Amino acid sequence: MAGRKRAFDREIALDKAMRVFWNNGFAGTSVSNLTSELGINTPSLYAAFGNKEQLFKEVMSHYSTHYVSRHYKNLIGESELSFKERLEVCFSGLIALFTDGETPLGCLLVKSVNESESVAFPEEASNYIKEVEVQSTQVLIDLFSAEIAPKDIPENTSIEIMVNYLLAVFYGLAVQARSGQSKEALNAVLRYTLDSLPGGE
Amino acid sequence: MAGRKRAFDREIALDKAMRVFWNNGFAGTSVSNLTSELGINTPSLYAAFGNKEQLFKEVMSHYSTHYVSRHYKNLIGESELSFKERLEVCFSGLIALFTDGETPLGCLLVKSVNESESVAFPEEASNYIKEVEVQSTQVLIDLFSAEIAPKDIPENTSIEIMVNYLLAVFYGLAVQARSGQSKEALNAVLRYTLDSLPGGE
DNA sequence: TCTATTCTGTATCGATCGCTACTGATTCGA
DNA sequence: TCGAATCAGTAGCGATCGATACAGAATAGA
Repeated sequence: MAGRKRAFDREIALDKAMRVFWNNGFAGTSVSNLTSELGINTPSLYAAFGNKEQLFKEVMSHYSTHYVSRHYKNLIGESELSFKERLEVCFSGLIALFTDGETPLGCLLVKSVNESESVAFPEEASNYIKEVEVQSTQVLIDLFSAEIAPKDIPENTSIEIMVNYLLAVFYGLAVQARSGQSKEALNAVLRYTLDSLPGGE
Repeated sequence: MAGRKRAFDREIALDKAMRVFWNNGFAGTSVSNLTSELGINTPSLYAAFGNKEQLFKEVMSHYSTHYVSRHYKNLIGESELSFKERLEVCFSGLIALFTDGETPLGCLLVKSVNESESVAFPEEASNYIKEVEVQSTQVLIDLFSAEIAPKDIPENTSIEIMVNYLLAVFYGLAVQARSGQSKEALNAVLRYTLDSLPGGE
């Protein structure tokens, strides 16, 4: 392959772009925001990532793969940990991510859910969000089905409702993280939530 | 007061503007989006509402006053309803608002929390959001303090944590509403949440 | 070494951004 | 009835939007 070598690391640039979108959202991020933060020129950005929409989609995938799924892995397959310990490890890890000053506050995916369905929001990104949502719901349904005895499921409820409930708490924690709540406060809410779940002990 | 009469209803225009921002967010809404939706010209919009930032701030206030606080009123003062019934009426009313096709999906305030702290987001709007957040937290703290006996508060927790927990669920429901979940699914989560709270029965 | 290839950097495209000057129409009070 | 006041509508401001044409620098294979 002949040609001049790229003067920047594509993976590092992608991670920087993720932080810009994470802070400002899709509509709130301009290409010049990106180029100045990445330290590259416009044509280099377009050559490396296509356009703003494609870059955003790749950013979402990068976020899922490198920041979120690592925590969800604790919920999949065999484990020495108990049911609630596994949930605790997964969600407290995500809370740390959402409140850690190393990356922007909150969750890029939750933020993007709120932005999707807007006039200018790329449809492919909406579809990707839906996909991740379905997958994480399924992971939790599998876990709950395996770990919660039918006798422990309250009357008038179901595994699906309980999973939706846990995801609701989780989305709420992401919003509260965005609004500046401390890691400790959010972990306290998480502990209260897990304590109120059936099973384990 | 001499002068030509305004050809549009300011209050109706404000409500229409609210729906545009509710759908697209602050950054995702352009002035031309607004004027075409409101059916008025740019100078009329600026004469009536100042500028985009001031209009947005007024929209948030309009949303709070005319759409949200009506439900929160159920939590304040004396009532014939029980503790959990009051919470049920308040939050199921808000779920109906968030999923009702008559207005955009989700909650404008929760959406705006995710957008705040962005580079272009008006600081005054951020402050207003914080204010509403503090107020609704206080309403719930007052209610919980009055209705939950100290002996019913689980160990290692507090009124503040329980209120944060309930608000987290509520924010999560708003996010799930935005992502298209049905009113029935969200009400099931709400019922599960209230059942797990102490007190009442 | 030479050439095809791929990058960087400048400069700029048409479109849209938020916003306003200006003209003319309308309505009030005198 | 007429002038001051307030509106609607056109037209356009400078700035920025997302995106690209082009020229020169750097790198691989022949």
